[in-house]
Amino acid sequence: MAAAKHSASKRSVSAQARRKQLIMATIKCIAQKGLSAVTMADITTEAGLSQGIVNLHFQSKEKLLIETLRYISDEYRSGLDNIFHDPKKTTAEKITAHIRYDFSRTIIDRNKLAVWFAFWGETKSRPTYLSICADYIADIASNLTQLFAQLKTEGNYANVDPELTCVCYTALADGLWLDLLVTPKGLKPKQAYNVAMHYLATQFPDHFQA
Amino acid sequence: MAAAKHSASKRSVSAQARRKQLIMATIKCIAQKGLSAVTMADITTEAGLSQGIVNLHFQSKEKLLIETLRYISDEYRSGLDNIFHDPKKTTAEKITAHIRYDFSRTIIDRNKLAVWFAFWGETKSRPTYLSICADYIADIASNLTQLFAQLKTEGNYANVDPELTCVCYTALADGLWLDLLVTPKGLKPKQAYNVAMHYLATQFPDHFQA
DNA sequence: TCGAAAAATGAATAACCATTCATTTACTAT
DNA sequence: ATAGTAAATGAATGGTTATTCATTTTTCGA
Repeated sequence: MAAAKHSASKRSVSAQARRKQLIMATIKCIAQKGLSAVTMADITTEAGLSQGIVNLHFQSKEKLLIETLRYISDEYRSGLDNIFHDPKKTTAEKITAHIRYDFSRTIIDRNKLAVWFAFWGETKSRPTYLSICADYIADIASNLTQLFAQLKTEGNYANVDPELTCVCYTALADGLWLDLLVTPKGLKPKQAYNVAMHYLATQFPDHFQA
Repeated sequence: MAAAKHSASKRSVSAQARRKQLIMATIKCIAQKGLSAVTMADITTEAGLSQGIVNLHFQSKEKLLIETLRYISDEYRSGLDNIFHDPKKTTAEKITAHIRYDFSRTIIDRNKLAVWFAFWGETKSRPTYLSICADYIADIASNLTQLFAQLKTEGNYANVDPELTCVCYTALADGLWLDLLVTPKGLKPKQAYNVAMHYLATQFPDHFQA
């Protein structure tokens, strides 16, 4: 599809594309059949490719699963990074953008949520899964805490504890995601966003509306 | 061990005990190896019994898993029921007791949390798992909303939306449980309790302290 | 256009695992 | 005590599935 200047680069792009294609198929299959039931055959069929293809590109099933988790993690992290480093946004705007992002189409896609929670459910027994996310979780928490600290100063919110607010918001978002995954008929994306805003409004009433 | 008056009752108690023994072993094994990797051999070995025992008492692996989820669900629900129907407690005391319970030893046991999230991670692909919990989730939400509504009246909290507060608290608790499971070194039980209290204090400042 | 090298295929393999059931063990009523 | 019944055992079975690799197809420089 995409043209490349030299042969080596074209091949490597193509290999990259194959890997992504397989990762996408994996996300869909985990959502459809569950992490404990997906087979290699499911994934390769979904991708429209042959049986042996995963081992060719990822060596093993386990490595494909790990790369799938990494893909989703990276996607989430990079979206937030763009917001944090946007020089045009004020502190309050960055926080608003963060929350909008947390409940945007890309993030609350139920297939991806299913993958998130499938892996969370296994972290206790497979620390590798956690280690993939540990760094970015710490980064995001650190950035968000910083934003809250700034807004506390800017808005003279004497009683706000930025770290506590960050822990609370993060846990709230996790819980809302779980709700969106398991009871999609109960909680709608917009409501989830409103709940998150409702909490922020309790901390920064002059900047956010419930 | 326990004496029984008649033979039939003794046998039946014994069968019950076997089932519970196997459920306990299942909880431990899911926590240790993950839902996607537990085998019947793991479970029977952990229980110190023979291979065929699960099929004898539960017919199949899937049924044992379902009973395990049901066991944990029932345990959680019955604990909350006792609180809701305690005639000696005021509304505020019931809410406090609910939160204390949510972050008590019994509930935040990491083995049990691992089981919870293992099943949540599979609900999209196995609606049966959700159907086991759906009723009790609705019950608990309804009870909690009612408590919040009562406290709103009793304490003249004009701005509180009981339903919103219930959704927010519930999601927050879910998120904190996830934190307790995956980053036990980061978030301690007492902190998690404090975070939950912090939120409630924003809604009912005259009744709860952050 | 052609040939070498990479990519992809899919049938065969070997490991794993839930379930079965013939046999053994434990219990209880007479 | 003993026969009869229920519970438990664990070796054997059959189905499933990740992985391998000999073969085929595609790509691309010369």
